[in-house]
Amino acid sequence: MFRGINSVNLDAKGRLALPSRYRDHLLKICSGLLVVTIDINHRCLLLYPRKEWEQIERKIESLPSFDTYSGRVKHLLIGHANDLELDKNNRILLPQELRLYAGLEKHLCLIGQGKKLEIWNQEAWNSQREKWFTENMIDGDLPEKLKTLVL
Amino acid sequence: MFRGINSVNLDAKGRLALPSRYRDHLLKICSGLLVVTIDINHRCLLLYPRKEWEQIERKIESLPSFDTYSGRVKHLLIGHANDLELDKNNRILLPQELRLYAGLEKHLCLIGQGKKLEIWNQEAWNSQREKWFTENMIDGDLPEKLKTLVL
DNA sequence: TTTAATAGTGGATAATTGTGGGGTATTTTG
DNA sequence: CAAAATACCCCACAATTATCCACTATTAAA
Repeated sequence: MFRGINSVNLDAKGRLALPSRYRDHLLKICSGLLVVTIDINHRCLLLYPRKEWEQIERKIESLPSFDTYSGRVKHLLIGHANDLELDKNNRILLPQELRLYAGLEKHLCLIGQGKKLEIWNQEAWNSQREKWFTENMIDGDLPEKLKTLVL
Repeated sequence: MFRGINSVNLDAKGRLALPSRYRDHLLKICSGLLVVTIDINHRCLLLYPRKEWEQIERKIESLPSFDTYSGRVKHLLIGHANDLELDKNNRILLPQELRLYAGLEKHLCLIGQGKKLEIWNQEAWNSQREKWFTENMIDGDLPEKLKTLVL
């Protein structure tokens, strides 16, 4: 499970060193094989252990071919998914295409989100976070599961 | 499984070099034998490993003969299907007919979509993608499977 | 405080891949 | 049937990418 925030730097070649605490875990569960893709709802990237991703991919693939929205989700998620592998120094190389999409420059945030890690431009993350704090949730819009959630 | 985007160039002879990461996989599962046809929903081409295509073709063929849409799908998909083979440099030669249909010029995108690859004119892909990003999905129109998808 | 160990960063080299072109064969067209 | 256009196979160079190694900074330990 991935938890917590880390700020990390991209080097000049677009390489990103993962926090070392994730290292052993990743080697164990996926031999350092990963997949990045884009997040559809925010301008950030999602990083999955290969095996986790494959489960999700199977679900996405089985969506009906002639449904508009399903086609869109397929295109965006699978179409932007890239296989990655940890190098000897515990780094991954993010494809330029995806770096552009998420506006990644030097300073990034890694946000642990359970099965996956999110990769944000640091400033984008900060302002999104502020937004979430200031915007109120409207009761009527909450799905049942959330309404009944006990923290 | 095919994933991710690659931008590639058609050379002056209409040849397209496949990303090398697909090479071994293709040689293994279909000895470099492929099929291209057109996509009905978008102005792009679909590239299948021969064996995958044959399964799909069987499904298409079994569609009811007297249904208008089924007949159309048969005509378009099977009618435009072309056998291709990888050359020694991992390239394929796209039939002119199909190049015209998809408006392929020099700059293309290859979009991995699971069992198949899509071949787009680069600009066409970019604008389609932008459209997908900016248009919102309407909650009521989502199919059940998509509503419950957990990423 | 000094030393050791680990993590983070940058860069050089080697290997691979993309690209163009030459020459021959084959098909199409006038 | 001739001539042109297209397809096919091969090789070679150029550019990019991956791999490896070395240095620096930071943290932990003695």
